[in-house]
Amino acid sequence: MEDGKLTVRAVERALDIMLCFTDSSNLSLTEIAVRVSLHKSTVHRLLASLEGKGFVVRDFATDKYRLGFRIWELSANMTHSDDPAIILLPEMERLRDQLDETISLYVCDGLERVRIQAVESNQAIRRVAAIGARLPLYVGASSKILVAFAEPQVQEALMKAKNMPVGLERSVFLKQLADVLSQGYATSVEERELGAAAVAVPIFNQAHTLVASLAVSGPSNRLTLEKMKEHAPVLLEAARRMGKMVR
Amino acid sequence: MEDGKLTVRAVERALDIMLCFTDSSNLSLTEIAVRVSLHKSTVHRLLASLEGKGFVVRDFATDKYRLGFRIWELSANMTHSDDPAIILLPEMERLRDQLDETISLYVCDGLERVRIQAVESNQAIRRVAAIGARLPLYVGASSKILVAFAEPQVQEALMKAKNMPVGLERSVFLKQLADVLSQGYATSVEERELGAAAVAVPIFNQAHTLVASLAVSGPSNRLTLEKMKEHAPVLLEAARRMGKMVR
DNA sequence: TTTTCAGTTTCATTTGATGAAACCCTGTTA
DNA sequence: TAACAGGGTTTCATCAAATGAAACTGAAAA
Repeated sequence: MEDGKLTVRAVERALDIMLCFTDSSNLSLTEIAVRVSLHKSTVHRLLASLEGKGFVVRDFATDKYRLGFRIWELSANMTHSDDPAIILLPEMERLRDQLDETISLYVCDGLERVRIQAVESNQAIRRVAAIGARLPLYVGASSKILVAFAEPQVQEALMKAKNMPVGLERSVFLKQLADVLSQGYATSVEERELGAAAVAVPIFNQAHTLVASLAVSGPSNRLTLEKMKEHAPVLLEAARRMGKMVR
Repeated sequence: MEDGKLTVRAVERALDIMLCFTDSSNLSLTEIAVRVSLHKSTVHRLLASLEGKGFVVRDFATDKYRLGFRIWELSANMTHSDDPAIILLPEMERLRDQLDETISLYVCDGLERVRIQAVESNQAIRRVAAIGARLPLYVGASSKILVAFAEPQVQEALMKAKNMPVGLERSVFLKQLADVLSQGYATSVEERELGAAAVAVPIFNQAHTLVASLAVSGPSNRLTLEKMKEHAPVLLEAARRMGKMVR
């Protein structure tokens, strides 16, 4: 054994099988075997165990497997820590691995935004993001998201506030917000910090209220406008999935 | 091996551990070990595997385990068969085992109710309940539930219908419905069938609309009024949990 | 201080998980 | 029609890996 981790291999393999279903909801035995790099017979046995306990079920018609009612049952009984910073971390890590850029999560707090969670890219040149950092709500992609999709009273409070930067015209700001609303995501290039760019999207909960802003950020020479356009749909899809996890 | 089932013991044990959390959301290592009848060290290793994959997490303060975000994540991505008859079956089986009486699930269909799911008690004398049976909406505990908590238009349609039994005064029926609404559950003793009694409660989905009626039924000499009063809170709690599972 | 109790780690034992290969289907090609 | 292909299923010899007793740790209670 002696791998340092005191775990049970068979169990980890079974759990890996379950995790396959985050990508596609219906998988055949051999498809799963390929994904987890195990032999058919091994996967078959593990699936039999999962099926016996109701963690996966098989579609009689297609013989494909999908997640079982037990997952649903367990999740219904979960008193899930409703802290998005905890809930969304694994999704953010996945996104970071996919895009290989720093991923941040912001919420509004008064007339500022707070970075409540962040996972950094592994690249040598990367956006470094401190969790807990407080930033202004006037500049940056996430600011636009948090303001554009906010309740009207939040927007008004912000407009009334005195600390609006001198260079920023109210009308320009409003135009930016309108653009964000229409395209569904926001970008920023060297707005707040030299050499930095970002794309941000809103995360809505099941009740369709704004929960947070999810952003990918990196050096502006790597995170070009084209790259940002590419990333936007990925971010939006991730945000959609994350929205299901928070309330 | 030769037990007929081609399964992996370690995996089944790990899944049993997860199922412990349907009863209580926070459990210590030894509590779990007792529940699954395994040695501490075995449970510890299995939990380490589950924890490593995020299926359980431990509360730093209390050192107790609870279900992890992965469950939530998986369930969010599930395209769950929204058929209550399938979803709620395991909960119904659990309830049957707890109360040792027949459990039925009814939905309204027009001016009738349909038993869309049932699990029978194991006792020799028991309520036999055929799945798919259609019953009138005038008598029986589940009828009262399905009518009392229904949308107003359903109630009106029922009142207008001509096939109301002769012996049943409209005013009496209305009084019954009011009682059901006030106490939250309905009972019936030998209303529809001689020697049979039942308690029924409503199942509401997350949107607080009536989905089905959940009933426990048995011989009236065993399912006495006192027993029914005892069962009611159990049923209500079960229905509350079931409501989270359907939409 | 000692005791107790929960969690953790070690380790010898051997069970029981493993994967190659064979087998069984059902649908498809020759 | 037979041969083939491609999925799922079962068998089985092998030995890696899961097991549980016991020892260990550390913190809290007596």
